[in-house]
Amino acid sequence: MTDDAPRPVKTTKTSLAVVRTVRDNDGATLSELADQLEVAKSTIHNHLHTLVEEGFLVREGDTYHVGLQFLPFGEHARDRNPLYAATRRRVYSLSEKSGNEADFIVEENGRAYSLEYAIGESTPRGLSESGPFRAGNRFYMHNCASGKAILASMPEARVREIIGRWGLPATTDETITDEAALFDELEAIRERGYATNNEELIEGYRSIGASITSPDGEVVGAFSIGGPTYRMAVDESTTEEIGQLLVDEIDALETELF
Amino acid sequence: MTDDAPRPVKTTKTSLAVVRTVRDNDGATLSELADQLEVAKSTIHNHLHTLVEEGFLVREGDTYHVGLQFLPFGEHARDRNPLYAATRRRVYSLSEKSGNEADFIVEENGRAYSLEYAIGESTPRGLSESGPFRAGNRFYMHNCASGKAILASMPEARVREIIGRWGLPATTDETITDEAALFDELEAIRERGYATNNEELIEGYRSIGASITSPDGEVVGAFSIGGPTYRMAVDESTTEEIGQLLVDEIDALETELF
DNA sequence: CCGTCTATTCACACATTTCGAACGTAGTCG
DNA sequence: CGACTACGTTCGAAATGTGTGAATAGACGG
Repeated sequence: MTDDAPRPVKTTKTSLAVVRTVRDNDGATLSELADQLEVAKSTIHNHLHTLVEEGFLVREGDTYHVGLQFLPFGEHARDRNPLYAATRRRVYSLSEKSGNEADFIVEENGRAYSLEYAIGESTPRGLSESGPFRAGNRFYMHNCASGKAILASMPEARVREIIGRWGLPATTDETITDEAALFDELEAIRERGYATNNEELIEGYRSIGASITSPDGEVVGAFSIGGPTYRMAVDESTTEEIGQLLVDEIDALETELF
Repeated sequence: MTDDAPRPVKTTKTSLAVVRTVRDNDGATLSELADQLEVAKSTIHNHLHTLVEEGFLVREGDTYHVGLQFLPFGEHARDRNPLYAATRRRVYSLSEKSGNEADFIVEENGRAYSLEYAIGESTPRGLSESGPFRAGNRFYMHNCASGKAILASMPEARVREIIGRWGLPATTDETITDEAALFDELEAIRERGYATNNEELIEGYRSIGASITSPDGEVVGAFSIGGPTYRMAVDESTTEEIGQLLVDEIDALETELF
């Protein structure tokens, strides 16, 4: 992560760091924040009060939590995506058909965001806390199936821009960290029609993703299906079957929309 | 809205004002923001770059939009609510049974937030852009049915705290702006078991809400059903019918949970 | 009742943000 | 075709406002 803001606003960054830390800790006290962020308690104190006043944090006793004020902004950002409404039901459908987790991913600013996520039959988002996935989550592009599928459908210049901006950080031993290896992989994805992720994001998790492109050839998102390794067999036929499921769903979507 | 932050962080407030303005305008350019917020363009410029770098804004050409980075925080805040998972399906159910809009509302920091919203049969959140409602929206407590239902179930001291903090701003001619009148209304709600909102929030919109309380008597949220005046008859029997629908659903919920 | 946690307040000092003017770059109209 | 306007961007200079650390206040438990 390279910072390129011209004359950046350090104070705002501090405030955002506070909020991020509160979320990462799932609630934090003033002292905890001062410790972790290594700034004076009085500084944290001021930021906390300001953020509470604005509704972006809530105070419960002496513990601060992420405030619901994020929700209208998050929903606004999500609803802005023209595909969100049309893809939602298909995410549920993919999850049911495959018996695994499914999600709809879009790229923004070189990162992959999950706009909708479903697991199992009638168990939509929020009901299961298992796994690292959940609507709204943000991933790197290079170590998740959807992200790689999207990269594979992008002009090379854009891919270079993204990996220049965010690098290729490893989260497991399997993560692709070499630029040349990544480009080889993207080529393979283009030939195959879908991308795979074998424990490249987290150990014990495997997934398959395929990208959605608009009529003018621009990639606009991706679906992926994934689950624990014991449920997602690694053999060729299972992979092909799920890959085909995705490709079919995307064909249907593209027919519906375009 | 009174500000009570001790030594507030003005820079953070400016950044947040930028984001808020971007959302209100549904996208804004640097110059527009400088105009509306009355600060120097160079200042806005710095804030914009910082916020983009952090993912809370996205740049599309020269227009800035709310970024998807809000989503993980919003979802986190929502998922923290212990009732969210259990109430979701009931919101859809209420919408189907009534043929109107339904939502689940909680109070935070003296404001009412809609955690889930549904309209019509199989048309969950996001698919309909009609009306002012949408998951994540924030309201005042005194001019929406759910908010009044929640206030009616709160200790009086808490109610006074909230109206002291946020006042009783009017959004229509019907909005209750008098403190004594509000307390009379809350008393009536307690007797009736549910709250009504006859064009107090927006003209042409009517709704009915009832609060959910935990076994220890604390109010934890509210359901409401609403719609345009031409669909929501004002007569006593219709009102009573919908009120009963809400009360029954809440009984079932409380039995399920507690 | 004291010790040890919290959060909070305050005055000072310096770093940061803010400003405005000047620059670069499109795009448009005469 | 060239001047004009509108926009984003850069820069140095100035002062505002943020950050600090020590001192205060309150809560809790031994």
